Amino acid sequence: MAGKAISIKKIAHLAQVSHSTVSRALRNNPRISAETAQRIQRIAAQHGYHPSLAARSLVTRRTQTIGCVVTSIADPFVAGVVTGVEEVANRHGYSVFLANSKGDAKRELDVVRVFREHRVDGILVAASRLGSEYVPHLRKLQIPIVLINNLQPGDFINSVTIDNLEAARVMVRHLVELGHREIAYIGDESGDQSNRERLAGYCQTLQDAGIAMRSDFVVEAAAGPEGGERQMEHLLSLPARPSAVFCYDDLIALGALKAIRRAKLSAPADISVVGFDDIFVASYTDPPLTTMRQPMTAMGRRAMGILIELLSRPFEETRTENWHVKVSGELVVRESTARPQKTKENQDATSQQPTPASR
Amino acid sequence: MAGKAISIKKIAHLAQVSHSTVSRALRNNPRISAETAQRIQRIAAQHGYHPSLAARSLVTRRTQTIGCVVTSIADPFVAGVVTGVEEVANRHGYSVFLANSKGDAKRELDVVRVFREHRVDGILVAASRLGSEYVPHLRKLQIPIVLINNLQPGDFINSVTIDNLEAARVMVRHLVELGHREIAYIGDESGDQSNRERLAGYCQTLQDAGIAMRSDFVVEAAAGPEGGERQMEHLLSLPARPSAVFCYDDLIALGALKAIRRAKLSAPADISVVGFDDIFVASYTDPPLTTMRQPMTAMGRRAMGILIELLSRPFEETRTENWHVKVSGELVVRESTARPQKTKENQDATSQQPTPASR
DNA sequence: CTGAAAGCGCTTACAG
DNA sequence: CTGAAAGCGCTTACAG
Repeated sequence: MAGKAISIKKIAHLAQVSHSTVSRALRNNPRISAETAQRIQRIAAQHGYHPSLAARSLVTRRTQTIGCVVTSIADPFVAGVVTGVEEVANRHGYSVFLANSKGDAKRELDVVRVFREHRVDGILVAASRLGSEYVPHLRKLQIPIVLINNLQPGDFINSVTIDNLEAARVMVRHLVELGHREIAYIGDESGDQSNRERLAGYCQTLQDAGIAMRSDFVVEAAAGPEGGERQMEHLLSLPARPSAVFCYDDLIALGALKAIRRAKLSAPADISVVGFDDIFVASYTDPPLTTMRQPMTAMGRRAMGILIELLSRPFEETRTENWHVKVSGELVVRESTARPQKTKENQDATSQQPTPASR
Repeated sequence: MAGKAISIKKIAHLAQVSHSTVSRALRNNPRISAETAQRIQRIAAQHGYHPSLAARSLVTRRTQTIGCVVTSIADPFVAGVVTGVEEVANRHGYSVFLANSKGDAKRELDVVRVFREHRVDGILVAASRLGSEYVPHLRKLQIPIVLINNLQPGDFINSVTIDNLEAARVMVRHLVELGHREIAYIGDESGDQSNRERLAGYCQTLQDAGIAMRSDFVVEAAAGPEGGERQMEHLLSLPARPSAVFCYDDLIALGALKAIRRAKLSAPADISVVGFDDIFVASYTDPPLTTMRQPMTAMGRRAMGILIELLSRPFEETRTENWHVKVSGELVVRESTARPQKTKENQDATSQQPTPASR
């Protein structure tokens, strides 16, 4: 800030009034005469006066800031959410501190400390994954918290999520209806609650379809495309490989598609792949990805909206009332899914060329 | 902050010392006896004391915050940069306010105002584009500013960029060397300086190769894949369409690829496409994209590093010394580029199937 | 309608 | 080594 900023005191001096009057005039306090107010405002504008939010926050006990913690800003799901958060925050006069926890426990504690020292009014956790030990630390701050894409029980904890279980059922049912019976799940090893729910949806759907679960078809990947690539390689190396794969998210699906290409196989001819999220690239992959669309930006907006609502009321009143908002997703069928191959012995990994999707 | 936080005064009371002593003990001032310091620190820890940065900043005139303004957080280039920024900021005890200007003039002024009111110590502009009228507003804050991917002359303005002109030359030369002569450029209508430089590199390279510039081959797209899609459609509708396209960035290239597919044409068989940035999806597109890799996260780190350096010295001393750091990119050849087709009359938009890339 | 006073939570000369 | 005082830039009862 370079010590340049002008203060209320200076304006008071210039306007020949007390600094209390300046403060009131600037905040449009009705007790100040219109002309005095105008005069002061003009002077303030002329001299480029801008109130110090820090000074104000000391007395109002509100900083008009919120902390937004993400596990990776480079994750398009997260970026979509943060866009919505920022939009609503801004519209309501809040600024957002962005912190990247990277899922690293030490870093997470650091984030908590910094948010505390900055006295943020509330916290938003926009993570596609979330260390489960993390939330208790956040809770100590005794301010409202809204989780996006994960939920946890307890005071101050609110959430905005898609119905992960139902959404997973839709995805797996899509595969079953195409005729697949060898369906694998590539989960996210740090996906926490959302991963468990998607897994549960997968299991239930197989069960409903009378398909026996195979434990070797359920794997967990590290976050991001590379993780998906590794686990897909593993699945492809199985004696009897799956004919379809449900991925925890689009990033993992991207990696899976790459592994399939690398093995000289083709999606969906040899193996169908579905993702989750519908990040913007899902329609640009090779092949375009069938996925579950999450309204990411809307989720961010909604989460920030809840926070604002919570912040408008006395904290004690809101601490035990937990919001758990479910938004709905949408199956987007593109070209990474098709009926399974008829001939079981086509699995020669070198010769054949991709056949076009059956669509 | 819910008014819960404990203050130095409370600790002073508990420790039976003055609050000045507490302040010193907590900051490890050597003038405080080791045992008093320890005792106070223990008490502070027990009671979960955390200093108020707002209060501290009032006297130190440093907020330990920086403002980071982006045009779109959903742009993977920006996300990569912000990741690096956050990392270094955090390591040096700075917190980052994220603001999304959306390239909207009104919103930009708002961002300036908010940063000013929060008395941020410095500003980072991580934009793939930047309204050119914007920087002068920022400059009024009289704090160091570092631009990423754009540069502007003037006090307090520093930058970290790739050498756009040279990088553009590399990309276009790659196309020329493959044998292309009908090369188009899809620029970014709000790309400002970086767009102008890439365009200049394009022009120079054509000239060096003795290829006449065709003004109908130079178009400007709105940011993002949709913009690229529109402009590619336009180029494809030309009586004589180009055989290769250089895109301002990967996002535009993504849209271009989609338009090509939609026209039942194929890249690179019918038309070669190159992007810029090497965002993580570039290797997952259909076909995988040939592009210019920018070290996005490293650029973010570097920019924040410069800001920290600048903030460590008296402002007056740094105000006229401008850093303009160039980082180098790298041509990444994937599968979206190939030699042009021999037969000029293969342009029938319906019949033919893609032929594999000549690679 | 306006002002003087107190206070928010800190840091830092200035004394002792 | 420790404390009392002043001050950072605000807001807000309390007086008048």
